[in-house]
Amino acid sequence: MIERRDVFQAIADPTRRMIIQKLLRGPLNIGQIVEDSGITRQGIAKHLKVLNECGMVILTQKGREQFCEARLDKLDEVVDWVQASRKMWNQRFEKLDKFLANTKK
Amino acid sequence: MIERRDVFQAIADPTRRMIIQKLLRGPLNIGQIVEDSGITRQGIAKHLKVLNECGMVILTQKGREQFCEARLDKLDEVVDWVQASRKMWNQRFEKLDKFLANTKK
DNA sequence: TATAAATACAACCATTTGGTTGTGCAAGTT
DNA sequence: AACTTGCACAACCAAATGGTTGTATTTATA
Repeated sequence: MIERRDVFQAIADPTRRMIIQKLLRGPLNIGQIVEDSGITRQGIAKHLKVLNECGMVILTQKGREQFCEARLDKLDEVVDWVQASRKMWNQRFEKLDKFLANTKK
Repeated sequence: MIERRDVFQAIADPTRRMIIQKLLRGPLNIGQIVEDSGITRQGIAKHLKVLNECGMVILTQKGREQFCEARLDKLDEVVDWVQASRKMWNQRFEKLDKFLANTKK
């Protein structure tokens, strides 16, 4: 099992997706993310660490508070993978079509 | 920790993404997936079980062989989530623009 | 019929994950 | 100065994950 801390893994956890959702309207500090989350501050902090390590959340200290801001750029990686997969998948049918077209001749 | 077996979790594992990739060109039986994977048949079988449970791979018995076929439809869920997130994220800037436009008056 | 091939099922194992509590420390507030 | 707020760090824990080996079963094939 290799060390893997990528976007795919980051968004795999529902709690982390919830955090991302909360951050979409603007930066929050940890306390605000914790509110109504049903998870302890430390739990949230751990998730933020993961999200930060894979570049999905940037953290900036502001006095004693730490502001968390979402970064969606990395999601490109996920969409790209899906699109590439779909492309290859569709080529499969195109080849089949060509084959059928040839056999008809 | 709730039982979660969704597409997000399914594609989080690199080995499972590798399996999907292999299946894009057409259905394969387990043995063919195992080839050059560096993982035992049982390991692959476990991953296939996960992929099957979340609807990303369909398994059909054919004699003594079991054919595995990719199903990309479920990836919509992932793309949809990303698109929705991006949309909300962009609205944040639109609101800021409107605010700035108003203050200029 | 004996044997090989393809798989299923179960037990096991180390590591990771997702969470907790508890302690301590820095930064504002009263 | 005393107190509160916000957070970091560490230890701990149960469950899940990602893999293994070992055994049994079914299906082709020589």
